[in-house]
Amino acid sequence: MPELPEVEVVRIGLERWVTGRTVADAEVLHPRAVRRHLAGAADFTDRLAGALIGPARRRGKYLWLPLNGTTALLGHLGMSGQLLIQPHAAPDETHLRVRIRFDDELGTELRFVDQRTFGGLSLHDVVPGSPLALPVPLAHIAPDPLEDVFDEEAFHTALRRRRTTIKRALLDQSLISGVGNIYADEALWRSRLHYERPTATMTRPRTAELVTHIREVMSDALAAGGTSFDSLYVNVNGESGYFDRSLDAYGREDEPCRRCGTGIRRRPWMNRSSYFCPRCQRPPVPGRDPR
DNA sequence: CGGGGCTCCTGTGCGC
DNA sequence: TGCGCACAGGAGCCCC
Repeated sequence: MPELPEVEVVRIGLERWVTGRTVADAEVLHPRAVRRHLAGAADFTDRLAGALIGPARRRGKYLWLPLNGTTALLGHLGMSGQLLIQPHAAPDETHLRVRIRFDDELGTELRFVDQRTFGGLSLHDVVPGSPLALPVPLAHIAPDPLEDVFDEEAFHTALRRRRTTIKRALLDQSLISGVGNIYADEALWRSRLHYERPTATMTRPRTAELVTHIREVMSDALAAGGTSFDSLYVNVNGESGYFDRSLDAYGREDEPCRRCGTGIRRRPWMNRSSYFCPRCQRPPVPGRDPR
């Protein structure tokens, strides 16, 4: 399941293999893959033809390629999406959804492959005057914590304004983008915060520490080349990502906490799971601050 | 309007 | 062996 570090690896691959090329034609093999392109698959392929691809961008888990300066090809990998650079002769993948060919002699094409079809591609106008060539749908998504423009004070203020719990807030892309279930659990474990801690109890120092841990867990994964234990994840060149056993909480039910040895617990939560150490990550007692 | 829950989608793995 | 179900989960959408 690609999260921010994995998506960044894909962005770097796109930058290397696709930026500067001109689209010859595109082919949509599954309409669901372009469902966020509201004008439909035919309009999607029509508008892509002839487009010059600009520098690959990313915010959180969204990727985009600026086209001719005024529009952008936006992509989200969802659960199982892959962007592959393949020779024309490579057999179609079972879950090939979109194929983009280029007007050059390099012999390769860009393929969007997605088993579960939670991801997709779409074309959008660019926010006027945006130096990032930000596609319009991303205008109201918060910067991710690895961006220069990420504003920790604004994040803290937004966190305190929300009446919810900390993990919900971390997964809300309008407050902070790029944090998924895995890195949320990892950053909360590093910060010794329970996933159901009310955001109202977040002090500035706690927010600062949490943001630091989010950055660290993402940077560690990025340094490892983009990590994933999901065999579905393949980077833009088709190489499998690898997972280097650096997770402390996620997926470690009943295994000892690396800080205190207590068994890591798994709790069903929002149709998924939360992993935490019941000793290091105590839920706050109402009316009493455990720190 | 904000919080929270539901749904989409397919393949894998496990228990009966 | 085969069936049914839990699980993986980002984010759009809907309802109160």
